Amino acid sequence: MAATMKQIASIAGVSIGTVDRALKDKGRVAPDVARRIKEIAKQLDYHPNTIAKSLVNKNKNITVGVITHIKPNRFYSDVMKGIENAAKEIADYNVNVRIAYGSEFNHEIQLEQINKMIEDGISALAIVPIDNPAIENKLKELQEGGLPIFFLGAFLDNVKPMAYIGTDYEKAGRIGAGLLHLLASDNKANVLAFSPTLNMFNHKTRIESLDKTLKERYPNIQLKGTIELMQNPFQNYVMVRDILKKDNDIDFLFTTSQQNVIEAIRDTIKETGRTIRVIAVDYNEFARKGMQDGFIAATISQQPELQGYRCIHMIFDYLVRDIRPETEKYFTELRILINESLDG
Amino acid sequence: MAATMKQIASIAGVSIGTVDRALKDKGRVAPDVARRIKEIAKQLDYHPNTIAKSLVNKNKNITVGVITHIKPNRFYSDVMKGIENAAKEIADYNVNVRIAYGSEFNHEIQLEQINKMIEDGISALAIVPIDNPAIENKLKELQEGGLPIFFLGAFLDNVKPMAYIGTDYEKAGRIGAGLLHLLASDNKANVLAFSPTLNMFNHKTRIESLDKTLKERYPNIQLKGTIELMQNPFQNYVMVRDILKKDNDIDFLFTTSQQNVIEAIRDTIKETGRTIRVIAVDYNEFARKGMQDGFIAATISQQPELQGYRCIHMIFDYLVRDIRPETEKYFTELRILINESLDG
DNA sequence: CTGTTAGCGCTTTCAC
DNA sequence: GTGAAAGCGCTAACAG
Repeated sequence: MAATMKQIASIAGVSIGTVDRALKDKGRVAPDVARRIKEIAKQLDYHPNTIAKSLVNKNKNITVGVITHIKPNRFYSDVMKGIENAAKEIADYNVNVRIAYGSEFNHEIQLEQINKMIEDGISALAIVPIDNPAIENKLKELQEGGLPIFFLGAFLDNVKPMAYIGTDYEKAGRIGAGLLHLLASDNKANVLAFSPTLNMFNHKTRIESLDKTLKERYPNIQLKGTIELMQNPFQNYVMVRDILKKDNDIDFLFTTSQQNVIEAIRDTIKETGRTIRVIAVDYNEFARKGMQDGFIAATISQQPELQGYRCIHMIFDYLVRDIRPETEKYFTELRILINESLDG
Repeated sequence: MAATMKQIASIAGVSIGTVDRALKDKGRVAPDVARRIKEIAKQLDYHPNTIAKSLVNKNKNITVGVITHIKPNRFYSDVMKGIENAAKEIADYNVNVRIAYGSEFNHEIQLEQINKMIEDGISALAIVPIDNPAIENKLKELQEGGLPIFFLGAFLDNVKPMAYIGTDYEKAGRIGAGLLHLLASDNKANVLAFSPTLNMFNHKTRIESLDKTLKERYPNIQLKGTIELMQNPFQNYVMVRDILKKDNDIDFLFTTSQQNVIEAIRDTIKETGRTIRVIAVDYNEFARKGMQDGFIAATISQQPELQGYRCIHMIFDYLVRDIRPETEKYFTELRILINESLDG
């Protein structure tokens, strides 16, 4: 039976109010009394009862702010799904979640959203930060002012968040290399990579890590090049087809699961009858279809929904249960999916 | 802001006690009053506050019984770890978990443990049931008497549990086949399987599913045979080595991650210099070492810890939050791990 | 410095 | 049938 403040109070021969002040170091307690109370608490292995605490939170109106960098796209709408699920779960604990969607990496909008949230009062902030000095300074200021900040999916080097929740892009690249090795065994093989803009840290890291791992561990597999994808899906489609038709010595592809790329690969294979096997990143309907059709051998899922869910729960634990994140960087597990992972 | 009973009471112009009785159909409420109260509750989208409820549970002393079929072995000690973690988490909600370990599939011991728990009073039972008429009848009787029963890792056909939590063995076989296909591509290949006793439904199902999937989807890969492992690890070691030395046309192996088998494979490879690639089931230190050494290409983890954890949480949700399990069979995800999944 | 008290939302008991 | 009140463990406000 877990110890309560009441028990401690009765043993110490003081009132429960005194116990409260002593254990929380709120002052206004005689030093020796405080010491005795703490001693008893330790003896009894006292831990505050989270749920009783939350009941009281009713009066405190705790709200967690969430700010994204863009309108929900395919990946981030999954993240938001996770956030909303978590929000429902913690509603009973009188913790609210307030969400603001940014737009197209616009930092002015983001700054405005931050200010509005601060004005209305939030107890913690989860944000996909936009890489911009104004944002960086604002966040630094807030964090120094004591607001716990959690980074979701992206990073700002000069701000020290409570925690970062997101994908381990280096590991994603390593796993990609490992999967290519499964396909190739120890035979010679050539790989071509397709990636969204390498200006973004995430994508660049992933490709670099892929290349590095191949060179270090699986030198029989060679990354022949990385094609940067453009914004325009139709241009991408055409480009991917053209490249694949020209390059006849490519055995494997490594690519994100974008519709335009996947379709281009599918159509090229159909047309030319060539055997190309693909390792994809991100699990969505296109990846699924490609696995069912057999040309995508495996896909690496970054579990976006889990990222959102975990982020909110981490903040909740910090706010309500006084549990600090164990690590500064919290990476969601990277799942390897093959065709057979899907059915059943 | 979530609605409370108090609000409903004030709107309906009755006392909170009446609201309670009306919403829970406890009787002793005038029919029209009850109807009105329910109407208001619906309008306000009232949901009872779980945590307030749990606070009250203090007086009810809810305990969940857990009974295993054997003393904790490698796999089940992980399951128990998950159970214990979950138990800690729900302790705040005044729900206790009481564990009894069986021994060697002894059904008399299990029956005794069931009876003792019932005598002392439990609110739900999680059990790894032993396949025996006496157990079956007892559980059937309890279940009909209203005790929610959850099966963990094993099944009894004639008892209808609240839910089954465990591994999807068919899927495990399918994924095994899919991984072998990754290794083989469309080349011809021979596979040999090592499995614990095929008298057990689990193991038999897994192998059958592997075979079936290969035949249906990947006919170029042939399961040449399944070797049943024995109890004695040293006999196994010798047997595996002998078989591998004789069979020169085996390309791949499919096996559980037991020390004796893995070591025999490693030693044989070292001795003969042959290239054999292994798909393993279960993740443990031997599987890890095998992947690092390169001869285990991938392993399929059944996430035992998660099974235990989820089981307790499912029971908790049912007991405290009135949430019934969504599906009758809850399978933990089967994870595919490769060497690169491990580091970092 | 210390003790008392009200109240968070709900359940249960008892009195009317 | 219905209402009032106590209490679960904790916090915060206030009185002493």
